[in-house]
Amino acid sequence: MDLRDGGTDIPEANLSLAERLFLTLRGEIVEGRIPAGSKVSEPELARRFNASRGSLREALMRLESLGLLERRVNVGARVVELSERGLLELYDVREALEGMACRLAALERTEEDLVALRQMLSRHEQQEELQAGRAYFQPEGDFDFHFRIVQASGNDLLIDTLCNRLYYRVRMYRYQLGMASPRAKRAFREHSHIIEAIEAGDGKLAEILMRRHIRASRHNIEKKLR
Amino acid sequence: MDLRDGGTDIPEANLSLAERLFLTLRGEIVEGRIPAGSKVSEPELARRFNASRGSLREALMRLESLGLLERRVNVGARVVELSERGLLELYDVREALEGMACRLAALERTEEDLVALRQMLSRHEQQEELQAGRAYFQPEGDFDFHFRIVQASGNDLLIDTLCNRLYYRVRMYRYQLGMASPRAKRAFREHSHIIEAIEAGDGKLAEILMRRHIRASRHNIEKKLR
DNA sequence: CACCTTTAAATTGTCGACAATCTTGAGGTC
DNA sequence: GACCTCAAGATTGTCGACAATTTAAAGGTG
Repeated sequence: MDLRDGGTDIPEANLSLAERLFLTLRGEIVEGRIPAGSKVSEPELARRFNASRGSLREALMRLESLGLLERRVNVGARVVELSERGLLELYDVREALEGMACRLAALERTEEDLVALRQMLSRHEQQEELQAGRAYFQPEGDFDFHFRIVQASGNDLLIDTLCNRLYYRVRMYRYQLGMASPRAKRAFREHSHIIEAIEAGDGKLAEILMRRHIRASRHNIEKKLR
Repeated sequence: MDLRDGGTDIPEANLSLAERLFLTLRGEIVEGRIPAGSKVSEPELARRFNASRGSLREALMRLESLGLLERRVNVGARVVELSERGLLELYDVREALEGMACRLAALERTEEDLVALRQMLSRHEQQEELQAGRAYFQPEGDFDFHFRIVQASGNDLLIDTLCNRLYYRVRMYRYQLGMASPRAKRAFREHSHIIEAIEAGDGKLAEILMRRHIRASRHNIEKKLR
């Protein structure tokens, strides 16, 4: 693969080479093609993508700031290790941040936000009825839901922290520990109630429901892990 | 100034040059010596520190990932702009995250954490009595308080997000908009109550008190700003 | 005078090479 | 056999130079 001439499919052109490398590598790490905990060699990747080490280093540094890589001076970079503890920590942080996002969304949401949320919900409903018990609407559907609510909060710092930082770690855990939860039907009802609270402009309730939603998901994982 | 041979006072040696540049520049941005909103030129800074552009670029990218710099492809980097909106957004995120940190600290704190918190509190009490109404214990004292509670939460992701990411922005606002609040005496009482809740292991109360504490500070700022 | 075009200067992006540091494995010592 | 020493190899850190792009100013046109 050669990313130098925008000849690849995933990352659009007009970005810098370093940025395309960053996007490509991020995908491979999230999906586990570059395994968690493995060492990342600069010369090796540079050869693989026909890029210079400089551009590659820039990509690696962005991955580090995403929390997907750990770099140590004069030693090199490793893909972050996945652990039960790390996953649970992620849930606590999400509970706090998405709870706040939900409260703000209930207060700040525009009419377009509401339209989009309702459309998304009915789309998920159809999808869920179709797939009956198989409950595989989660991977994208659940993501959609949380993503859109955060966007509706209108707080750019919150949006950046969740959508550009934490969610890639969330996706990494989902891909690699395969968290296709069997909570689909129940999760859908919870989503539905949360959106109702946002429509009603009830920030306190919206926050409580979102926090409960995330905590239920966390408990579900905890049960599975033992 | 020449950072190449560790000859400077602030950043210790045995770090890479890029990291020393990062630490130095971070300080200058936080304290406003490099003004908010100003353009940052790579060749200029490289000359100033007798470093290559490569090492400097690495420092700039870390600053970008801290949210202190904004970089645009083929255009360059600017120091982030300070705005009323940005400050209020910061308070909302802190309310969510530090509230959670406080809850977790109440549940997870070690005996050493409690000793350190009590010591800190009595130190602040003495300091405050000394300085009577002048109320300047804030800049370091308030920082100490929030910092230590976050540490006691035991959640590494939370600690990293707050202490290595958001707090530099907080300090930047404090330095440059001079937020030496006149809430000193009241803030001290609030700190005291929060630590009591943590000692008692009452997570819910600790979270409520911390969120109220931060929101009060936010309201205080809002009042000042108009 | 406003506006577009063009050209030169400066800045950013990318690269390959050299120096400093770490890792690995062989060999020796107790 | 366990442990230390010390080289060879590989990897990371740093640098200066060239190419691509943007910015600015100069000049022309309506």
